[in-house]
Amino acid sequence: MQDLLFDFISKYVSLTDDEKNALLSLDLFHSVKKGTVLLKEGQKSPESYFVLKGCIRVYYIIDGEEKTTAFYTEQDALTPHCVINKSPSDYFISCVEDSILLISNSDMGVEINSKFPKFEIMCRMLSEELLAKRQLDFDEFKTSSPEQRYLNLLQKRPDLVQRVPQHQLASYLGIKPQSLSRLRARILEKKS
Amino acid sequence: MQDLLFDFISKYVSLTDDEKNALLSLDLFHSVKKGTVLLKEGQKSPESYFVLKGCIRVYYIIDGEEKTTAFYTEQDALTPHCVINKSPSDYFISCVEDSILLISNSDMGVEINSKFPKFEIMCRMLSEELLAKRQLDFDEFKTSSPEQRYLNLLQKRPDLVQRVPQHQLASYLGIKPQSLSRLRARILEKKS
DNA sequence: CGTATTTCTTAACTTAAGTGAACAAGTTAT
DNA sequence: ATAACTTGTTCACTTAAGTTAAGAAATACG
Repeated sequence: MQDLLFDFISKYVSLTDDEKNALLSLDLFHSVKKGTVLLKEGQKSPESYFVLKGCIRVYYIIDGEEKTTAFYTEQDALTPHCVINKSPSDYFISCVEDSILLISNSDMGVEINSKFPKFEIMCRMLSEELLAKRQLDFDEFKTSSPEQRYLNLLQKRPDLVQRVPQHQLASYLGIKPQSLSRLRARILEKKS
Repeated sequence: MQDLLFDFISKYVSLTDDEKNALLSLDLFHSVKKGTVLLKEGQKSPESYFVLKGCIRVYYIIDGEEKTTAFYTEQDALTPHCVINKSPSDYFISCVEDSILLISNSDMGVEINSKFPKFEIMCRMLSEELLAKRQLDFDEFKTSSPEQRYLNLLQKRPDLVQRVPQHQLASYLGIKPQSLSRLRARILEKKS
């Protein structure tokens, strides 16, 4: 499990054993049961997450309805808006499956970043990369229809379509569950 | 104009005069005429942009049609995907208005970041902030209808609706120009 | 200046998503 | 084991966006 973390980090910077130990001493690894709510709307949490195994989701409750906007799976990192902004969260985060997560709070981030400039560099590289990627995802979403978005998802994250409930997928695609059902039927129709 | 830059930076870190001069010696300031294309699809450019005055837009050409996905105005920073990724750009960037931009290439970034750790910290903070903000924008887009998105835009960036052509706004809202026209008429209808 | 081009709107028609309801299958809890 | 709840599908109907086309208004350009 630790190797997964260090393999990930090695894509950005190379760590000495001292630095690896400094990381491990922080007690970051946590097992989290399916259904656990990690962050609630209105809360001010200092926690960031990195998914080693499993899946967590971000969702809003709007007019009493759950709207899922993001899924984070293996090797995905998530620093919620409320951590950056020190403002109450607009959304919920919960575990879709039993998961193993790295959970760090912002104090730990500040401490380790000031002790090892290498981490600072890694964080900058990672944020820049994720920002550019997020923008591309957004662009793709804007420029395609719900049906195209679903087909795209089948290509890019086929696992998601399997491991996540359809009604959560639907709002992730910006539509209602009934529309997703219909759209899937339409696609099957076309193939035959 | 320089003050605009330093005011912006001061939100993240405080610079010494030496550091300010190091920045100024880089010859970052550029005037760019309306219509100028800063980046073309397929190009590998190392340039990042910061808008001091004016407006630039990101657009794709899909099936011969322009699809605008982002506008950057005063105090907005843009590092294109191709810079991060060192891969050919999927999109175009052009000037919507005569603009004054800061243009830096990635070599300069690397040099100044290694000379002044403060810049490294600022870049990390800025990327983290932009990433969290972009995610919120994306969430809002997913969870609302085209009409709600337009009304939201009127609230959040009323200037954009004025300074940018409607057909570019339309794809920014994820719809066709005709739909935007109709939607605007519908809103006026409701008000009366 | 006037012509060409771009931009915006309107309209009629088509297609697909939203809505509300019903139902079946699967899951959870008691 | 049964009831309650969750999940996914289907249907009929409504609403809104896509499409194609035409024309008006604004802007750019020779």
